[in-house]
Amino acid sequence: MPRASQRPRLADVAAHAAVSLATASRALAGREGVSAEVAERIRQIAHELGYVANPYARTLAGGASSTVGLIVHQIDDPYFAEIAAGVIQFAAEQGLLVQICQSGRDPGYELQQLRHLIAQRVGIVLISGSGYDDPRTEVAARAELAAFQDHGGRAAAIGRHALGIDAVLPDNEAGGHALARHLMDLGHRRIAVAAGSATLTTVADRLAGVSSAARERGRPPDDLAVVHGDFTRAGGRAAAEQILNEHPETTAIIALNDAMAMGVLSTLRSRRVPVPARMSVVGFDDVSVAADLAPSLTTIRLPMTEMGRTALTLALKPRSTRPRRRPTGHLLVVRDSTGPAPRS
Amino acid sequence: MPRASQRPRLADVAAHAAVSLATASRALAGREGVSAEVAERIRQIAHELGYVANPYARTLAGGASSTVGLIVHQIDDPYFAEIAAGVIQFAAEQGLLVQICQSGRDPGYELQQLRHLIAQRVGIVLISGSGYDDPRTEVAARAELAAFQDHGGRAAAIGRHALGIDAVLPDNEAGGHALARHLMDLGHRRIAVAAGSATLTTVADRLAGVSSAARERGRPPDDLAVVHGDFTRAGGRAAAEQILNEHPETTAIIALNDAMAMGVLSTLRSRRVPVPARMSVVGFDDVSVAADLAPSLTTIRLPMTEMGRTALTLALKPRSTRPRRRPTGHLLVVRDSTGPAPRS
DNA sequence: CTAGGGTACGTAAGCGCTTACGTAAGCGCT
DNA sequence: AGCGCTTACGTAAGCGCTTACGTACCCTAG
Repeated sequence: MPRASQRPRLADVAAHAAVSLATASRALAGREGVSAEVAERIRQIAHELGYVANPYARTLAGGASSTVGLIVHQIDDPYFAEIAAGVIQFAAEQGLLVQICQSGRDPGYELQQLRHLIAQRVGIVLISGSGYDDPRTEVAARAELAAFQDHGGRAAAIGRHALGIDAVLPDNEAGGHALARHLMDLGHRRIAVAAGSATLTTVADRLAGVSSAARERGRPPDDLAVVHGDFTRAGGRAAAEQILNEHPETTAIIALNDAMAMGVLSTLRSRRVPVPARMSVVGFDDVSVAADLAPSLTTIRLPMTEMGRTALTLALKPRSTRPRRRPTGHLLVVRDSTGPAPRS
Repeated sequence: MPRASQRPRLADVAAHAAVSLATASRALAGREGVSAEVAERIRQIAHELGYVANPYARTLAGGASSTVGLIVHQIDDPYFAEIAAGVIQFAAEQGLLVQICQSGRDPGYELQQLRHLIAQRVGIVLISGSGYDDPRTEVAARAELAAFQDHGGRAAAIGRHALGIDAVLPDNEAGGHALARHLMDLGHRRIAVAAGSATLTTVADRLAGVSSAARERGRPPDDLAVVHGDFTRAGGRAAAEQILNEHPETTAIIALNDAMAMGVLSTLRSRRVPVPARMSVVGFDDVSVAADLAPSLTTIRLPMTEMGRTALTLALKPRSTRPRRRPTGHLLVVRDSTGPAPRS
């Protein structure tokens, strides 16, 4: 069989430079044991030839794999898309390629995707999205990642903890707290929460912040009507319906992410509930469309793109003995979807 | 150096089955030359051992690369995110992994990303996004793809032609035509177009459809105020400002994609122009948020997710002598952002 | 002047697969 | 019985790299 590719190989570079394969390899890898002039000459020739190392051969021979695997819930969810954009952009700067998997918000399938990525020998695994309140899969994922790291793999999480790996973590609790406070400052007393699936740790954390803010103001916990749906626009629409039907006294809705907030706004519009005159609405994440909605959405800004970059940065660093946690700033962004509580 | 990974290798499978490497390889690849019972036994053992072929070794040895490279403009643009979702989902079903690159709407950088993907030896290249009206880079990209295919690579385009490869193509002209017709049917006479960058072929095609519809109704071409921006929400906002300032008589705005339409709506809202009472607005693509906007957006629906799947399907098929073109359906979706022209 | 050590390179052994080619056994045919 | 053909498998040569180890050579110290 003829050579499949006509691309120059390392052997071609070595031949042109009249050195051995080993020397050429060392020079291009920037390893020592090659004199400066020779190394420079080899690099020059490689460049002229348009030589690019074959990543398959490189990895097979024991070099580090240059691909990073990224697991998201759904790539067409803006929250994840913005994270992915950050990862991809930074990876491109580092000469790395990003492989994306969708878990579809299913812990079992996510675990399967994780195993698949590892079986495909990616060098770095980045896992985003909320953790699941499902000991079985979380423990299995933890074990999988631990074994992966023991064999030299690197991993980091984005917005989820408890995986035993480095993590970039927004302060979900503080964010929830800030939202509730903002609404109470506006005089709202009857607040409902459109929460995502109860099995997500992110939901629990954000909810905890909301509750603690309520407690600080000395409200009984049942002031807070919590409706669980899922973290999608459809979930937000359904949650809003339920809130309007079962808790008609509500004057403000806290959606625990922006997608749900959009669904909430959609339902309020079709039900002709003026926002914020009769109902205030807040979201969480500040996906980029949030500012362009009608009304524009009051929400907690998370730097998703930067979180993606940071996660990859963490994973690229030498592994530390214990998992690092890199906190992420958050910011209450007040826009047009919130206003004073109506006097009824 | 010890073996880097503790994963079972083909040799382990072969040993357990008491056959040679070659036989094991053939059995797992489903190639002939192995008796049915032996093949079944080998597959059984491989499964028990949890054997997964090392893709680096497999590809290096001449097997087909199992990764597909996908080039998008921006992954956090919903149009591309939905395409990517389709590609990733279908790829997962096929046991393939998807590597994503962002070109950032820059033809030069896109070419660079394409070369990078090919240098990384992906087996399949999928390239989405509009083509550029830039002969230099388009010709180079064409050549790169031709060479890639000649060496056994497979490629397909999504929403762009003229690359000499298989393509999934929406009928941009017909879509533009339908939008313009819809508005004229509503009595609009002064229509402005918020167009993306003039160097994009997609823009030219959609615009051509709009113009032809206008001509059919016997309108002078300068009825149509065309403002070029870029295919983003910010671009839409700017375009709307310009239209309001320079063409105050306008009663309807055709944004050539949904992102721009969102920007247009945003500007109209802040300028307190009621939609659709004083101004109708239409978009193009029907990204999933379009239905949840206020007002919900009249637009042309393109099946982005399906387009992603179809493109990969095309690329997986044996190459045909001449590039195939797979048309995509489109549909005018009338929602609340369009209404009868105001009588002024 | 020689032993010892460092530097700069070459040699060659893999990494885990695929596949061309070789071989032995079984079959039908004359 | 002997021939050739097919079938089922084994042998071994790579694919294009990395890297452990070997080997010249030069420099310094005793």
